Amino acid sequence: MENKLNQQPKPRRGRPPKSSRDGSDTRAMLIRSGVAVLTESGFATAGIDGILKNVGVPKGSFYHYFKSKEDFGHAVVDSYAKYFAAKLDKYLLDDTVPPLQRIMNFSNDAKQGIVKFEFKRGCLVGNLGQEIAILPESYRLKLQDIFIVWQIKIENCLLAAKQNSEIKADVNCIQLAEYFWIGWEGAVMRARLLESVQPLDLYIDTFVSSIIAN
Amino acid sequence: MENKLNQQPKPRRGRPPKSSRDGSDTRAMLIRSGVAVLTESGFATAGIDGILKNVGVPKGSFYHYFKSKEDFGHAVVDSYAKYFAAKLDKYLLDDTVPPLQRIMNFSNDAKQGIVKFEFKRGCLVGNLGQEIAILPESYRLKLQDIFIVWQIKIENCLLAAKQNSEIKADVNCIQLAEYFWIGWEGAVMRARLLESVQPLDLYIDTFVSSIIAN
DNA sequence: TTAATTATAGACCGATCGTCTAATTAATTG
DNA sequence: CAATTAATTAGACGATCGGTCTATAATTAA
Repeated sequence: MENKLNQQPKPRRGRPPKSSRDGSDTRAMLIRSGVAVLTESGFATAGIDGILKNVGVPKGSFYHYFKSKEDFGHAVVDSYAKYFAAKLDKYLLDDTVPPLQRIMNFSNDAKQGIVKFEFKRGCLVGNLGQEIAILPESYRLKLQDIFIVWQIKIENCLLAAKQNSEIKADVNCIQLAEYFWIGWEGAVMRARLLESVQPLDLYIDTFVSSIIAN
Repeated sequence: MENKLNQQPKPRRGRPPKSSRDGSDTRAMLIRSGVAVLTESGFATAGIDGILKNVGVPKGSFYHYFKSKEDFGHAVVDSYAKYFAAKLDKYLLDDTVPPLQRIMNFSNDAKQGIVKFEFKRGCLVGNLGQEIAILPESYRLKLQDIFIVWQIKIENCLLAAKQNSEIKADVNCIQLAEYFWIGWEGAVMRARLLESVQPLDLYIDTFVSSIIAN
């Protein structure tokens, strides 16, 4: 009776599975192209062909690496969430800077990104959230979870600001962190509409000055 | 030399326009269906066929009343903006109620609407704003103008609240009115994502309590 | 009636959508 | 080398899209 947990005593014939051999470059390229396209256009209107053309990969390869467009979208969102969480940590955990200033620094970085792409790209999570009614149901929980992660990072920063007496002692940091991201997505949308970072400035300034200690 | 302002001395030959003949206006039905569909799905992913099916109108009629989908979209947005402005006036100009309470009343009305449609429909202007990068350029100015109209209505209400000493004397009502709509759109988006009005409650409560006089 | 105009009806087109199957290429063993 | 197996590519496929088109029904003046 064979034990499946034992590795094969003799190597199998034929080409070995990929995992041991390749960094899977094509797949990563597709995801990067997907982030770019979906950040600009959302999920539903994004075409596979456009995503492929950006990186010169034929269509047949797409359905080798992803079993469906929906599956691909999840990989794109995961990649974006990972990238964004790292960016948040970079600024919000920077203890060489006062907590409130960290939030401003994050905002400035985001502003630069929006300008860099000429207001054509927004927040991927915001884009998909807006079209949630026509998205596969599998996206809802995922987007909710991402906002929770972001929210906790801001919450911790606000708590640090409170401990630092930068902000009023009576603010509810949990609620305020949720409020922050609610408004942030609106500000990104408006900035794209106006093709100006002014809404982002207005948003951050108003948000911060509504909580600073006097 | 004929004066264009003079009506035709003799009635024109042929079938007269429908408006003078029939109460059930096909064009209006198409627009109403368009509001429903675009409020749920946005512009790009909305199909003409789906809009027609809702009201049992054949495709041939669509391109009789509208010269293109883009043209139709403008009519839909105009209709929505008119409807929404009337709703805002209904609440924000109600001088039987203190100014800040008027804003809360508007918010409650909006909340009911979102619940009524089971979180499937959002704000048409917000939906189209999110996809502005892939929309015909003609939409950008139109959406911007609509936000300006809404903003002025809130601004006037905030000014009344200030005069009433409901809110702090040092608030910038213009900036705050813009800030209000920036965050509002984010709150609507999040409510649809969570399928809960909690984000709208959180948003309004936090906004109001950040400006009330102490 | 006939002429003129509005409105309905839906077939049709090229483009594009997501998906799938077959063929090719690459990697490994005997 | 040949055989075998997996990875990847290539493009066909049917469905659907927005948009156009021609035909015809409906309505009214002449």
